[in-house]
Amino acid sequence: MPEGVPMNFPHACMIKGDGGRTLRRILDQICNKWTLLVVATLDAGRLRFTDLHRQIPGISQRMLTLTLRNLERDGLVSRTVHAEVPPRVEYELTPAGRSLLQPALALAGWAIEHVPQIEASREAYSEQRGRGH
Amino acid sequence: MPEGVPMNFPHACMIKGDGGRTLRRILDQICNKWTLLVVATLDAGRLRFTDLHRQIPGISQRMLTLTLRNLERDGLVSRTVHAEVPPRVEYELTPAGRSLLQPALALAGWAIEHVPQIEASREAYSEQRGRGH
DNA sequence: CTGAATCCATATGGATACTG
DNA sequence: CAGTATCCATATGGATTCAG
Repeated sequence: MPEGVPMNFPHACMIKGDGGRTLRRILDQICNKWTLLVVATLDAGRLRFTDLHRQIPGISQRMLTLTLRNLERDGLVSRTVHAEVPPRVEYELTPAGRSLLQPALALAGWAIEHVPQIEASREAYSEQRGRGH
Repeated sequence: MPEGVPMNFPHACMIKGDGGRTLRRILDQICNKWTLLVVATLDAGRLRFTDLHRQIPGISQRMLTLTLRNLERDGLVSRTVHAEVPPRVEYELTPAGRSLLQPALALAGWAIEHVPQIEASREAYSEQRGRGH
């Protein structure tokens, strides 16, 4: 660790270790438009495709499929196909997926808490800009 | 809160409150390709444009500018222009910005810890797929 | 029901050149 | 030094259609 730089988190050094390249690669996929929301929804337990689709308003079938595939590929979600007709497929967080829940919800919690402040700041900013020219 | 759903985080209900629409809007901007990395770098204190550009390998001038503008607009970073020539501009986290540091680094820490596991899972997944056809 | 495939619009982001 | 402006390639993601 460099000289008197205030590092209040043990991973801060690792983040900058390779310029954040490794971190970015993983984070880009965890932190996208839908992943955190799907993970948060799967906190409720094992759910099937349609349940997820209904509980996450606004997500398209395509994006739900892609998000679930990525989560499955990364070992964060397990996929169970029941040999029935009509087909029934259930998704569930793996232990690794559940371990993501807490930091993900912490970030989500931060976002929710700061929505009013951020939106106020944005309005002030655009007003300022508006007067500017 | 619905029936016996295991909710181990106080904000989980709010996340699904509006289907995550509000959350997504904010989270999409916090959780993009560069924001977390810029915030983490500003943990070191007040930095000028060139310092940030040098400490975040891979970021383009354009994206650093855009990311800083968004953070400034959201009240998470302050921008100080010194009336000198050549110009000197310094960026620093606001208190709100600093409050983002901990959840952001927690998520980053999770990502770093799980990189090996995730990459192993990906390899296994593509091998499986490879055998599939 | 659970997808995969296709089409298309927009967003993101890098490279480069230019400015005060 | 600290940007802005422009061009262009790729990524993202919605809508729709088709299939097992």
